[in-house]
Amino acid sequence: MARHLITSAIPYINGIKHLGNLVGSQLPADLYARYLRGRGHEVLFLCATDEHGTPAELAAKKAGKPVADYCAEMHGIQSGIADQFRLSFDHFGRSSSPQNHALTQHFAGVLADNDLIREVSEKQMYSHADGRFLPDRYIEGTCPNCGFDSARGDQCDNCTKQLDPVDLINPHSTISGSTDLEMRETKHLYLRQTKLKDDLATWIDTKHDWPVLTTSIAKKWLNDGDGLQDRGITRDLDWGIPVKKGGADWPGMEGKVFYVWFDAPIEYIACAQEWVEAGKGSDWERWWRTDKGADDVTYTQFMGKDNVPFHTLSFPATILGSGEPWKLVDYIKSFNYLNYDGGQFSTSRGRGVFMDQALEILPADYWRWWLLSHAPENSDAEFTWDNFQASVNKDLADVLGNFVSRITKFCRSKFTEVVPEGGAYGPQEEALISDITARVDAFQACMDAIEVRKGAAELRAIWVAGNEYLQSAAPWSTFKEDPEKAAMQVRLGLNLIRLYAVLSAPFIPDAAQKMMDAMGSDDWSWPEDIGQALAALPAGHAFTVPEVLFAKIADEDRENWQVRFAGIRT
RNA sequence: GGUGCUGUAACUCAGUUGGUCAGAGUGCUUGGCUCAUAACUAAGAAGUCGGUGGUUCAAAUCCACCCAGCACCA
Repeated sequence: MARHLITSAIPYINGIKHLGNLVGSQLPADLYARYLRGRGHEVLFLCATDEHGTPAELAAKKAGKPVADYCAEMHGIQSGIADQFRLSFDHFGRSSSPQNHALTQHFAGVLADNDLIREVSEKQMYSHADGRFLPDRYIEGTCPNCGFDSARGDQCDNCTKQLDPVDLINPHSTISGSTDLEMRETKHLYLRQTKLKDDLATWIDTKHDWPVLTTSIAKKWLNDGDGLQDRGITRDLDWGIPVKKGGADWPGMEGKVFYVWFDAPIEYIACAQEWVEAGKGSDWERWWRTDKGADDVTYTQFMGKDNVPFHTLSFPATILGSGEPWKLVDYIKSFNYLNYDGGQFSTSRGRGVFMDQALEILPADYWRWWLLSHAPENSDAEFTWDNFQASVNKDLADVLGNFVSRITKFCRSKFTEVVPEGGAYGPQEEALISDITARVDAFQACMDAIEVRKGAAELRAIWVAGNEYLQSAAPWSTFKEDPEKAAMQVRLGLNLIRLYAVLSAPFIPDAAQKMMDAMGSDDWSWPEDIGQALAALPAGHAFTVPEVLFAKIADEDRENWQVRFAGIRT
């Protein structure tokens, strides 16, 4: 039994996430966590909401609420939706937690002690009307290059030229509309990543087994142009973690907070503390401190490709730079983007299907199966309603659901709702066991390697093997001349259902539970020996015929959804 | 403009170090079965592996250039 720490990239607080966000981190992380637990390993699976920064402040303002209240409410909403998707976090924390405040300030203090922080004076746009400094993208004006009248301070959306806010003609705040702006001097802390570059490069170079997507992004940031740059880790905002050096004030930094990308990854650690605080665990250090038991932990992170630089470089820089024995990540699984019907999913534009909407129209398992079996691992993937309908109907309703249905109903009609007695295995059964043994081995190899799509394909092949067996064994025929043989075949078929429940649970936990319940069992032990696993339900064991596991998606529904989700979410 | 990723049957995608690598699932055609959610199962048709050159006894697989899509950076 091994110990696995698993974290999913923490979703931003300002709204409900879409399916692309879900499949990029939380869902595959959950798959892996469930699989490892199923195999008997000790798992700590953590996620949280990422709550600081300007977008949260603006979203709160728009909602007419204090930002702390807004975040608390949105955390509750995201947590509830995660539950409905059966995301099995051991704890779903908050980056605004007291634990994260203390830990973030601690790291800043230690980094400063190690001479890895420098202070930089720079000029930024200050808005008198808003009473605050404005991030570049919240300033708009006329592009000096092309004349586009709503170019943003960081880049012109029309001609794509990179801009500086001072370049804009007639700049104004997009928050208040005010033109009463001035460039004002302000001081910020920079993390001296340049000093850590060699250590980071050496570390990355040892990770030969990471996805190409992960290492190529990391190396690009390490080596492109002038190489890895020092990074500002503070901002002139109200909402965030106050800049402190450990527990002490930081002279000259009064009123400033840490940048959201500095404190967000630290929440992975703080979340474990919250987990203890919530009474769910008793010792967070044995997961995070290599001097206190975490040296035998395998730590795996899941994220979309946009988060890779922060997890391969920025956060490791914080950890390495601290000089303290914190657990470094062992494996980073990154994902490409899921597109929606020919374009991008977009939170800001409300394009695509969002997690709450998805659950309004179908149960979580439908989405989990499709998303995982089409996870964007090697390249961007595409969601279309036609593909979704075809895949779900075929895989879940026909191959798996109908298998459960046909064998249970046959048994009920020819015998009773009890596992029938009699008969002995013949060549067909031995062949099935050997076939499934090989397929489960292949399935486990995929899951161990976090090859999500391939794992789904292998699992499906195991379902198909059951149908192939029934088709060739044909108990409906053997029953006529040799009822005992038919009983044996049906007994094996019923046991396949329980086996499928165990193997499938990481992908489709609700359906797996229904299958297990119908079989009148709670034996979730992982099948180390397929022959034994297929004898778990003995003759005489009572079961029930379950309701249809997966109703098919009708053409009419699909057409309605296509129309409903074609526009923009209001 | 630079860098990276992608481009394989109608669709979604596999193809590890170059030599059964021309594959899977879906869709389609045909046969079988009838227990089952008109489900299952078997067989088959289907591709100049983006294009052009090159390296090699041998390339989807390596190299160069080009085209297309996407992403990041400047």
